[in-house]
Amino acid sequence: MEHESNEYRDQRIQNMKHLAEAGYAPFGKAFERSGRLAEIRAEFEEEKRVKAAGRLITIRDMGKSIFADLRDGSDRFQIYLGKKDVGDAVFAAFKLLDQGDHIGVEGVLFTTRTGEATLRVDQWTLLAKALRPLPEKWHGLQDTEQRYRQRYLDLVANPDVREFFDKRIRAIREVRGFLADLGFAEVETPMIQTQAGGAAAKPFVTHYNALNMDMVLRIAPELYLKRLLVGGFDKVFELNRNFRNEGLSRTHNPEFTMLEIYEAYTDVRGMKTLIQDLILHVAQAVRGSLTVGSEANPLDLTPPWREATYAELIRERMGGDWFELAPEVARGKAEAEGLSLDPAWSPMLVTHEIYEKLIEKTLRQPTFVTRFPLELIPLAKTCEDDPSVVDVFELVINGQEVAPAYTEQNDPLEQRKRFETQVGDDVEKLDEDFIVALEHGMPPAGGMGVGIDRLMMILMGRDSIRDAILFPQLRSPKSAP
RNA sequence: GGGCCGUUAGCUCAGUUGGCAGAGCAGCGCCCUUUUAAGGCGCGGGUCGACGGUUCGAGUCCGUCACGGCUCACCA
Repeated sequence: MEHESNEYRDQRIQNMKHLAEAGYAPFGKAFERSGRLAEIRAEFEEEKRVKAAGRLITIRDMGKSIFADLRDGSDRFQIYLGKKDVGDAVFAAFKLLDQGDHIGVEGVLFTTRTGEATLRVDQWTLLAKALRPLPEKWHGLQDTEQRYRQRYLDLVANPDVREFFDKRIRAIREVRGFLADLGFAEVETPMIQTQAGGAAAKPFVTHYNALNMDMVLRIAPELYLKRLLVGGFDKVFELNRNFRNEGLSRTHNPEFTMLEIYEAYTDVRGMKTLIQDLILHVAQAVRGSLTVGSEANPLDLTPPWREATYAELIRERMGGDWFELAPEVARGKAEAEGLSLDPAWSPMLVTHEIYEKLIEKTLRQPTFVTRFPLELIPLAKTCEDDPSVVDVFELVINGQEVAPAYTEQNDPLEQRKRFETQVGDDVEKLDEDFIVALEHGMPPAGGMGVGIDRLMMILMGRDSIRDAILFPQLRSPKSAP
């Protein structure tokens, strides 16, 4: 709130005014430092003269001497001010500083009696006055709402949060490097589209004034990436945001980061080795181990990963005769398991409900689930030995679907038919331009999508997608306190 | 959207059967030249999420709303 005032803020503004009177401009300019705090620590030498900058996080005032901790994006470092070293005026001005202020300091390095590397300051300058206090030093910031709405405070107060996002940044860089090393080209395709395709989800609708037409934010880049396969990009990927107009939950944010990969002249089996290598590589990079997840809930990613067909998993759970049961008998058995079933559902949808509700969440160790019913997946090719199932896998880890991969459908006539007979509520609208592209000849290809936010949750052992996204969606914007 | 739980000082949290609003950290004042959760003495700080109701009296009981968390539905 703009006009809100409180004791803390008033006192800090007073301190700022007094500092200004003493010649310390409250919002300073660029400050040339010897290096980041981590570099200063790494290159520590007794009596070496250095310049450092950072935010004051704790101040231990002992009368004629002051110890304080400075923090920047790399490390924390202790500084020391002695009244005799700097003189009365400079020392008195330093006492007007508050926790959270950014300062630049210059002095020489030494080691304290207790062995801590410390900078003995002889000059300092104010770089930015903080007019509001930072969260408390012991417990950090716990209020979940404030943590998400004012993520900057969360990042300052809770080191594990900063560490998570550092790991996420690292993981994304590793994904890009890994794919680039294999010869994949990273591309960007439209996020504002005339028609949402490539997945079954409701889009966000927006309006393009210049053309006076409604458009949608993409729900998936798939149909554009396949156009690029037609255009000759035979190893291509996109790592960027998708938007889906659905509810919020522990595992859903309306905008989320998706990696989609397409490779010509291979199929779903090529995707299997690719995703396994990719995830193992990223796990090693961010966790330094193939044991990931949390301490309470560790996951071992050591290959080989289990592979099971959809039908095998169903039979394992519901009995070997499941697919021979009369529809009403099967329905009764599913209801006996506690499922509530829509009367309109076909036996295939009843079976799928069992997969989603009873089976998927029990697959903790990495599992490739293969051979899904044709009706569920319109963009994949059928298996050569059984036209009722498609040649796909869904990689499930910790009960979550991490990566679906397909042997991509490249027959334009079959693709049109499949769009037209797709089951379910969110039938994809027929994208004529996409069919035209296929009619020009798309090479056989394997394709795959990886939800990056969810992959990070699994690797780092977080239960909520809000902890994997810097600024997750919340209900309504509220001004800062 | 439904169900359950939560919202008390800047932050983290107590608050009993309905009977004067509490602690730690942070802040302010004084002391203190190698501290590091610095320490010692003292002081200030509250629309108890919002609105309404019951009651002599409500942080506490009831209703409505807002926001958050979990969960169900939708979905990846």
